Amino acid sequence: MPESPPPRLDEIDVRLLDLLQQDAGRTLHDLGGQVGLSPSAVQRRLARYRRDGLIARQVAVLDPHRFGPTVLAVVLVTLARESFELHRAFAARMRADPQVQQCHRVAGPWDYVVVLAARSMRDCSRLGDRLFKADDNIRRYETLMVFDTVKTGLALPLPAP
Amino acid sequence: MPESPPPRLDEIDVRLLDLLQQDAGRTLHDLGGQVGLSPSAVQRRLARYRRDGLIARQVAVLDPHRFGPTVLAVVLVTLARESFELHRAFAARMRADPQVQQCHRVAGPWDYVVVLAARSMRDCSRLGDRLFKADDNIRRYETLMVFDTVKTGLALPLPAP
DNA sequence: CGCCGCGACGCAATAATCTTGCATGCCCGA
DNA sequence: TCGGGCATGCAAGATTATTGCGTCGCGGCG
Repeated sequence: MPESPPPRLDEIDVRLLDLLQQDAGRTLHDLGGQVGLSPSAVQRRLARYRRDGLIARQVAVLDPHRFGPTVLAVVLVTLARESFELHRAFAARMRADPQVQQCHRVAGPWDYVVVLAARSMRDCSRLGDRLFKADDNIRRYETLMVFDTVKTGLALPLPAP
Repeated sequence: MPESPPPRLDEIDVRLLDLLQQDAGRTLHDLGGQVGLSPSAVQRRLARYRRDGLIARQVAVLDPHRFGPTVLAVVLVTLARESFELHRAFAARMRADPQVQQCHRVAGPWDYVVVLAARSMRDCSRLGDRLFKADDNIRRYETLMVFDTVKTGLALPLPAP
């Protein structure tokens, strides 16, 4: 797997990427105004970011509370056995389920941290049953119901140039 | 606070919103092709989503691995005292720090689940010190270093229409 | 010291996309 | 059956994105 080196980023690149992490809906004209470049110069930089894979994708973030009740939960999971194949199967199931927002394999006694989105407490409970209780390779899981989301996002802190 | 009722969504709305959650960079023409509408009809629906606040924002998601080493951590936090004011102060600090990706207040023995993004293990350690050790209202915190991100995103499962 | 060659830029022309006015068709209630 | 409200498609117009071209600044090298 050819791991290309991190491309050089000047200060303008960092500012542009930060702006795009906050709001990717701006026009090239706006972005240019913020960083002091012409729209076409901005456009060429953006094309480079996409070509180099710096920008993985561009998504719309929905407001959970506008879709009726929504409950989130953070689930800590420990598998019963550690085989490579069982990990793969678990990961595949997490990836496949649209109610799984995030899934990270972590160090320590817990193997995975999973973030779930459900329509109701009952839905959440059934989801947990389906994802974790039905899997006989799961030793234990603990569900931390989310009362309140203080902050959410996927923004990365960028290295200073 | 006027909590407006969830707007009616037909099947086309759900399909559009799902498409936008996956990739908000498509043209109205493309989206229309996927759902069988003209670009202008799609545009009017999108305008409605934005007006109703269904779409909170539109962001670029960067690929962490293209920016040199990046380490993520999930931190479980319990405050020492429960005063409303102390919770507010903690939440404000989480919101203000760009290295805090997500912060949820949860039920159970832990008060918060926090997701951190850092440039190195050392950076992560210092970040933890700064955010949690320096705060004398934090009783205890536990850091779960992320080995591998199986899935990430903020997509909501939409209710069937 | 001077001469390229590369890369990034701004400007302007072109292409693509978004936005909006308007007329039509559908559904529902009177 | 007759409107009224609403969503649609189409097409014109406005905005935005893309690209060709000439210029500039910065090394590397003769």
